[in-house]
Amino acid sequence: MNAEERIEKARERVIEALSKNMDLYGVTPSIGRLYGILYFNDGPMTLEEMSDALGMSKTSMSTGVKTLTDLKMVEKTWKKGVRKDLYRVEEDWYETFSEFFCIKWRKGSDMNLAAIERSLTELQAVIADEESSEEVKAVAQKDIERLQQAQEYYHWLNRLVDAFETGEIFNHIPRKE
Amino acid sequence: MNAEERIEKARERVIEALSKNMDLYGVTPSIGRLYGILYFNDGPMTLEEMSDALGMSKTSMSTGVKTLTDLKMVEKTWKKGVRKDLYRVEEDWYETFSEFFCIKWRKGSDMNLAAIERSLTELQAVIADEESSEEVKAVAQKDIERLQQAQEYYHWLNRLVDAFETGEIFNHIPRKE
DNA sequence: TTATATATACAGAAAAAACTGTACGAAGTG
DNA sequence: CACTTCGTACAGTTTTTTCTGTATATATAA
Repeated sequence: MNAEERIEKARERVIEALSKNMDLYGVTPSIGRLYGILYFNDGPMTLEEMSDALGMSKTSMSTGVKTLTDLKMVEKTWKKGVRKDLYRVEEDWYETFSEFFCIKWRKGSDMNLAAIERSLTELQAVIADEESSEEVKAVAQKDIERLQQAQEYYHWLNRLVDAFETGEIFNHIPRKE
Repeated sequence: MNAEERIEKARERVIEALSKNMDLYGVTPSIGRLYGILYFNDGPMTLEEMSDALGMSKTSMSTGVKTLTDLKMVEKTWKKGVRKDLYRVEEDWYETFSEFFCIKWRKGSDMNLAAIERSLTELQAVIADEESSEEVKAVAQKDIERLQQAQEYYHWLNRLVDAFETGEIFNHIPRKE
């Protein structure tokens, strides 16, 4: 095996591992490999180059790159004189990690907190209602306690996200040992 | 709308929000709703009760509950005199959160680090090889640098996982404000 | 042990997602 | 302007996943 092939194989191994673990980011192995190709490529790539490299349609590259861009893992760049769109990976993986989980966690947190708050209000109304029986009130009370616990958890999650967004997390868990 | 219905609706809203956000945990909305049902139920449930509550087959409940158990979100319990398997949610969401992400992150980290280490060794061999041209060596060198950066990142991720596993994270981001 | 209840393996049906090729609109060029 | 090139919307196809019903294995009680 010559040197070029050995390098290629070394890349292939890492790309394969990468793409297998990208499901953590909710990304299919195909898109994972796309990311891997972009990761090892010197400089940005066009949709056509990706298409050639992976043997997949340009349409798939377009949607794949869109997914990765939405996840802030890839960004569009621009080079003078080049008409085609160019894309490159966000090289800072700490940033990629934070961006991804912050977006997801914050979204989940917001949605669930909103639902919880509305439901808490309603349950409190049930308890305040003169017509509610004692049994019903007890059920409502139990749900309220459950939801308050959940609320506390989501507030914690929000603070965790804050720590990632501000970079404060790196004071606690430093980048280098 | 009577009180029971209002409570039911309050639960429904939260379950819906929960299940929509469970894709973060790589779980389908169906299984998310199953989790929600278990979450609000007082005491553990049998497969049959889940089946009735969701209007889905018992087979689906069996596989769904297995998924949730693997994720440590649900656990099997036992009650004297009850022959059926009983399941209940892990109530501590901090624990659920940590368990899930630690398992996933650690797995990804291990796999990728293993691939990276093997490839690094190979690339170093390419550089050491007398027969390699200067251009090839430069490419290998560039890849080595990339992989070393990745390695550093994964070491950080491992330390982050450690902080969750030991509970040290709660010293930095306390559960209550 | 037998009778009975319970959970899961498996095959097939239904639903969802991934992927492709074509077509069309937008953007750049002469 | 006309002409070319590029990216993506869309429809259709293939692949994968989800879900169900049946059949079988396992466990419990008498």
